Amino acid sequence: MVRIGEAAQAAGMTSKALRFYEEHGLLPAAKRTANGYRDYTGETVNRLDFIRRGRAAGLALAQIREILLLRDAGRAPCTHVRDLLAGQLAGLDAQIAELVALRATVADYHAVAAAADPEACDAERICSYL
Amino acid sequence: MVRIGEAAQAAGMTSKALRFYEEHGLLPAAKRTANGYRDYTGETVNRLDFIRRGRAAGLALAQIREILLLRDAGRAPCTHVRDLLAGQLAGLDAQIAELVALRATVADYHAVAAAADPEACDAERICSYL
DNA sequence: GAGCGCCTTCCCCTACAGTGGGAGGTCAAT
DNA sequence: ATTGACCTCCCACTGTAGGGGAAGGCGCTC
Repeated sequence: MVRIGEAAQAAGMTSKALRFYEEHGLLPAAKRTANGYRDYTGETVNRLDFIRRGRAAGLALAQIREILLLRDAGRAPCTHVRDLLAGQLAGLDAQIAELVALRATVADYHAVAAAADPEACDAERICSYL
Repeated sequence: MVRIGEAAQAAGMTSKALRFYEEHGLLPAAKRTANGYRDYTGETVNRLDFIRRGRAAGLALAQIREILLLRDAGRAPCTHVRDLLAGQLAGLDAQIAELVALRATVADYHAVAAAADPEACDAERICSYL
């Protein structure tokens, strides 16, 4: 028996977050013990780790939910699921490309800022490198 | 006399956004004409451009406000901006790394789905969420 | 003098990802 | 038997970056 606080702590989250994830379809409705407490398994903790990693990468919960639902279905062979996962991969690639482009822009700003003479920076005008 | 709509259009924003920026300390309270309309100067449009570029670099309004307040206080914000950009860059690098790792995980799911036998597809289990 | 387009303030609404707190139930230990 | 930790549900609230639309004022034109 793994209670909600225990599962939350194992995943580095709060109980509130787990209830929120269940409510929003990222976690299946947990089994309940006789007294109504949620009872989790080790698999749930893996799932929470995946969610945490997705969040850390900046994915929205809706995106993570999509991937998890596909993965849940992906245990069985289904061309439709395969295509949907391929779509998710393409989406992730697009998101990575967007971030890489933003990084290049910010790197340009930063390079100019790093090369600039701090003494030449004039408070009267806005820094020209942003 | 530059009215709010004109200034907004020049900066590629809406009037709502300008009032919001004023309310949140990114723009000083504008001078008013006799009828109470906000009256902006060319300097305001420069400031709006700066805000827009900061947003495009992924800075939060609170960060941009800090930069602008430093400048308004007569202190050259250059080193501060450089540090913010360096932090932004590090954050983007971390986010990209997480996303790339996650992509690899999803690619694994996809490989499993692609390797599975399509004939074994069970309509009761698969894609039931669709 | 009516209409149009812009402006003003005001308040509410959105999505996201939760957090906080209250009322009440449960469980193990003291 | 009572404390403290944990659990249940539910309602409200946070912060971000504004958007929607009402109710009314100003200026110009037809």
